[in-house]
Amino acid sequence: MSVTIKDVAREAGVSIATVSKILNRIPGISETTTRRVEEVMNRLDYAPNSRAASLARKSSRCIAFLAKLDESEPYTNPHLFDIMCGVQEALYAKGYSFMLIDVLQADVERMILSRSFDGIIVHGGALTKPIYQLLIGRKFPHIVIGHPSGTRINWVDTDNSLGGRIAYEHLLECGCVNTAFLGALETDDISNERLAGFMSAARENGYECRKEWIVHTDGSLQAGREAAVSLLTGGKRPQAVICSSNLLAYAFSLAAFKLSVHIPDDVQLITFDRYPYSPLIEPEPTLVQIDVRDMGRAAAKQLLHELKKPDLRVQSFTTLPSLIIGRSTKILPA
Amino acid sequence: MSVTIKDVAREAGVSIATVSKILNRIPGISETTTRRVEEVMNRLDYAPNSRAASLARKSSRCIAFLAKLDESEPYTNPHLFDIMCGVQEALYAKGYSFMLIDVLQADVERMILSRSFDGIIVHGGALTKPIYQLLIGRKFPHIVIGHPSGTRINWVDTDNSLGGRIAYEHLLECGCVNTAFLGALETDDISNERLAGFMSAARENGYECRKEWIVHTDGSLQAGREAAVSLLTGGKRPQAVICSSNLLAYAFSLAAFKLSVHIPDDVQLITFDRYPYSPLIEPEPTLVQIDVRDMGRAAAKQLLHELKKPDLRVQSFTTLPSLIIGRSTKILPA
DNA sequence: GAAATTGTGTAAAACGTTTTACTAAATTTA
DNA sequence: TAAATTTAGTAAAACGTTTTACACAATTTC
Repeated sequence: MSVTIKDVAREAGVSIATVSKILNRIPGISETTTRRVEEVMNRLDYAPNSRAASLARKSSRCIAFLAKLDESEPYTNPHLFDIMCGVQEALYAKGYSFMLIDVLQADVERMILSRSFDGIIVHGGALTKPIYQLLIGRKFPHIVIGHPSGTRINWVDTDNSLGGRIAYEHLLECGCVNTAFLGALETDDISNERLAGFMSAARENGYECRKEWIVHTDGSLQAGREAAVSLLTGGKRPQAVICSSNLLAYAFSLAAFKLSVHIPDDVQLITFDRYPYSPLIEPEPTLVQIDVRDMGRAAAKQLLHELKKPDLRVQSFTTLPSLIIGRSTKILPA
Repeated sequence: MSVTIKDVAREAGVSIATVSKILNRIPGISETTTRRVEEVMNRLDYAPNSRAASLARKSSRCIAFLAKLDESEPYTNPHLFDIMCGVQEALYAKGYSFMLIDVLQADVERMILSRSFDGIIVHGGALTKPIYQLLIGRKFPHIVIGHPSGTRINWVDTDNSLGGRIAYEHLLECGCVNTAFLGALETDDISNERLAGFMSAARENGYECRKEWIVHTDGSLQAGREAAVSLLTGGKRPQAVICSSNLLAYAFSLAAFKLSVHIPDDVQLITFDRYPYSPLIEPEPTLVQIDVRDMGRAAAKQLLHELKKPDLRVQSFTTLPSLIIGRSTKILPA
């Protein structure tokens, strides 16, 4: 059939242990033997059988990524794919493979028992209570992407609060003192963290945001437009608005256009995330960018690290958002 | 450590062969023995070690999905994630796992040699020449999603030409005889197939589309708007327009709004695909829906089928688009 | 009633690695 | 120079299944 370690050993006139040691870069084999064996491996087009290696080594070098893959997900959470790419990239770079599983479908417990993978990366949206208990109960190596409130579990997330602060501080540089916040539901953690960051930065600068300028919506286009209209027409108009999602920013830009309110001359706009809707916003918006791909990479690295030297403490950390300046804000000349 | 088939066999007072046969539903074991063994398996929380099973069975029950995962991809091809979900779903349902790999990163040949997976599903955008030659040369089980022109390889794709026909025929029902086509680059296969389907359906109905009503753009928002403006203002105005992507349809709807051309009263609009931009189009557009998730499922099923009974012939087939009627077209009263 | 068949189950050989414990030769140390 | 150490490599035992060939009893056939 296909060429095995035995064939290589025979052809090179050494034992299979020697070949294995060369494959795994285990010291103790001379330079000359190594070269001879490697030549044979190349000549025979040999690659070690990963299934056999997995069994012998008691590790599949495979990490599962658990997410909610139902129909609605790709567009309600456009970052999911990008996160996966980051995870995949970092895993491959370390010799691990990436297995995708669906929390709605998979019997995760059985997969853990059957040792299908060495660890699991859970997308926040897929962290159900049974999954949480399973990981904690079995002490199975894991990391969650997205901060799961009220749990003691390893996680990585972006610093949304810092994002809110960055947005506010940029607007200050643009001369905006009176800033509004257009957010999602009051139960939306991400939106709330961004708001909290903005508020605390504002407070440090001696500014208290008016109550009526903090607007919660259901995050939809329609609700965003309505909220934008009332922000722009009701009483005093804010100098700037921070939108907690790029759909809301898009909604805001539409409303502004219809009301002939010019961005950035009449009101400045800053939003979060580039995709999917920022490319449609006119003018090209200034935004706080969350590098979710990098977050995926960070999660993967952390999990592999944990696999190498297990640590009983709960590990968690954040990645940093960055500011991308577009034309919806205008820095004051110095 | 963890419980193995030996533990189950000992506890149940049978041989490991018996347990294995029960696990794999191989006939020849009595009802009573089966029940006894299954009770023990449950009691001990046993799940067969998938790594050992893979080795013994010479099959990993794992399929690779090969795609181009660079930064630009998720939004230039918003379907990729959805396709993956479909593939994952169908694979899991048949007891296979889903491994994601990146064509820009992975050494696919080495992975094949090391028998990391039993077959591969290639996203059209990742079918490079080396990959093509590798799969054909090694006769490795595969299927490509998206019709790769000029190759002899197994593939599944949606019937874009039929999509163009469906769009045209719907517009006929809406009383539109003079229909324009707003497409992407002349080198874009998908756009061209949709155009060809439209044209041939039109011809069958005795209508030849004016040359100036077939517009090729680079597919961008800006180009779409410009093309839309010239369609709407230059000479005779078409009764309807078919847009080959939902970004172009969005561009068209913006242009129409700015020119105070009302959809569907002044011009009717039909587009392809729902995401990501259709939800932003006003009014809610009539569209030809490509169920890409289903295409993923179909690809997975076909590959597993091929794995069971290899067939030397090249296999290829299409999935059907469907029409979703919105408010950008208006069926004539009967 | 002997021979053939059927129904249940087993022993043991794969599968192709990794890893442990060991050996023999070469080198260093005392 | 004998003893200790280092270097380079090996033999064989895992790893936990699947699968093949076979055994033995119970049943059926002639």
